[in-house]
Amino acid sequence: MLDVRRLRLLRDLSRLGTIAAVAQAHTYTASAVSQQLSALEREAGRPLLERAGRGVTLTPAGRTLAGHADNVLAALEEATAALAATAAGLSGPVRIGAYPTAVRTLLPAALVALGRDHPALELLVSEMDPVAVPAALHERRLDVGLLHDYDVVPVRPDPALDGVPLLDETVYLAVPADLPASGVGDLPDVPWIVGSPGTLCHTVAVQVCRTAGFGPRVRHHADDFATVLALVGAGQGVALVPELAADRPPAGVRLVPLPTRRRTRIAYRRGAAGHPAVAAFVTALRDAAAGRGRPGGPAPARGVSAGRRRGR
Amino acid sequence: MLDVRRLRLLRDLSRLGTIAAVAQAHTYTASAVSQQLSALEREAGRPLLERAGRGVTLTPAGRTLAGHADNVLAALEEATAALAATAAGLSGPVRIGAYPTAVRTLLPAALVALGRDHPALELLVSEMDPVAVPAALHERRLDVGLLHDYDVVPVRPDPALDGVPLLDETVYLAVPADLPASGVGDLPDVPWIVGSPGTLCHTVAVQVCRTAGFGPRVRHHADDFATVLALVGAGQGVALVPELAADRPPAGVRLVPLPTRRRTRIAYRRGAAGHPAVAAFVTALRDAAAGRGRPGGPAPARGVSAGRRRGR
DNA sequence: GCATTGCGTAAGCTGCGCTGATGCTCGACG
DNA sequence: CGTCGAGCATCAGCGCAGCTTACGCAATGC
Repeated sequence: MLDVRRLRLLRDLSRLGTIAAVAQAHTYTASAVSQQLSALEREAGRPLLERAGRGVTLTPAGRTLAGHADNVLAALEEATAALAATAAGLSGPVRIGAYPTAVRTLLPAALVALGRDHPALELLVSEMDPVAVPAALHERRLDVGLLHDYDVVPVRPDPALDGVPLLDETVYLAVPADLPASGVGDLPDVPWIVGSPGTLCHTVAVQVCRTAGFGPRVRHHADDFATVLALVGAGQGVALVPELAADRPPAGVRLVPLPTRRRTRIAYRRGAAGHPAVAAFVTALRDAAAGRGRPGGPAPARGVSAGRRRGR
Repeated sequence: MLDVRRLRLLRDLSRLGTIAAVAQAHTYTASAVSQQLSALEREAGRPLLERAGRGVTLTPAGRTLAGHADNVLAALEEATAALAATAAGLSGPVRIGAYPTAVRTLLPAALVALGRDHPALELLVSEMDPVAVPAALHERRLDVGLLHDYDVVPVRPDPALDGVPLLDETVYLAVPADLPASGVGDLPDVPWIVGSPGTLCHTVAVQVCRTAGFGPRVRHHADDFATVLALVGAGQGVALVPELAADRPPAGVRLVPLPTRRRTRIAYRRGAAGHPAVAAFVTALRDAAAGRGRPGGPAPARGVSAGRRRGR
């Protein structure tokens, strides 16, 4: 019988690409990971990875097995969810990762409602950029997290994660009120205020400008949208601001709706949809988001719409 | 993350009932199993079993977890099946468990066909009573096996096993030619020839007589149907004989068809339907059985009709 | 050219998980 | 009612799986 811990390493290798990265994610040494993967190859009876330059690549058999490892881990996740569902009430820690704007706007109401209905729940919120959420979910530092899905930045869905839509927002171009502009293309030489390099906001801003035919002239880096809007109001440049953060723009800022949309999803490890605490959080947050933006879709029956996907 | 080896122990405990039996099935000591199950309880964070008299019983949480353990193990089985499917041709051992009559009648043709089409396959047949097949599949001493499903002997389906129908046979009452009888009820005081105690044949014969209103007067025990028919021909008594074994009854034997039917299934561990060697065996055996008895049902697309069942 | 990154192997150590021994409780049986 | 055996839990002890550290090698970047 294949060892599940080793399958998990293989799965993470297929996600992260290098043995060193897998080792870091598991707080192991690279040597340990290498040894365990060798042992997995012995169990499998055929090579699963091969050296490619400095690193390694998965063989077709390795990719197949990594895909099925997701199914096994999802089944394990379902088992723990079912186990938690046998408890009398909801209790224990729920680690939540969300981007700052959501923490400010959506989460408070949801946390209040959850704390009222399930006082034994221990709700732990971590502000973090959406790009960091998948890794944190994989490494079990989070139980649920908020992800963004911009149509301008294609993300291939992670087969180990699952989720439900939360928001579908308009993205605005925030410009100083005296600046005439009806779209991104009108402002090829204007200074931009974008997120810190590496954040999703940064990537999106650059990508939106690229598709408009220019690279943005970046003047300021700021991740908090209140700050961003203040800078725009001060005539320091233009910026992209999602609907959720553009609630009450300061004086001197004009918001131009763009065709680009920002979709937010609540994500969790595949198989965790049936976990009562996760399900409770999902409904609470969707309730809190009702009315804000467009609802992202119908509320799913608990743990049903999130069916287990099959391996390749 | 729950330990899968421990989940397997829990699953086997729910199947076998006692820790001692689980230990025997795994060739462990009872002490080891007890310790591992305690560790699983620590992982689960709640009691999974409780002492009941001399033995133990699963708590509701334990039963839930045992049910999901089946899903996890099935996903693992699918992974190994997918891994085997990446190999170039079919090879390796296939351990087959079948009842004697099938070994004599159905298997030879299937083995010849498989050996011809896949010479690298190592086909290992073990004659065994159907009642022993589920345990042998669980303990990985077999890869596929033949099961019986008499309508008079209810068997609850094993959630860890899967399978496809193979045969649907008439069961005959074999009587000496000079004995007038049109059914079991006509012969309350006649001596019977039945299988050895503990075999399914024995159970079925006793049960058929019970429903006819009497306990059979057992004179002989014989498991080979050729022997049984010879004894009947010698006027030693009557017996139940399935269609497959009643091909050419010896002189002096009359076969009275009964309403009872015997259904044969090809069984394997859940998740193994996609294993290429298992799938090849299934098709080969169904081909060999075509025409014999009634076909048990439509041939399923490989590994599809045998979908994964969900936990409770 | 050298430094860096990534992987594999060898050696050593630690703790998990097994066995064996012991004691307990419960049920069967005379 | 006392005895025996079955079944389970706990403890001590030990071996090995699996980790870390150290080292060597190949490929890449400057």
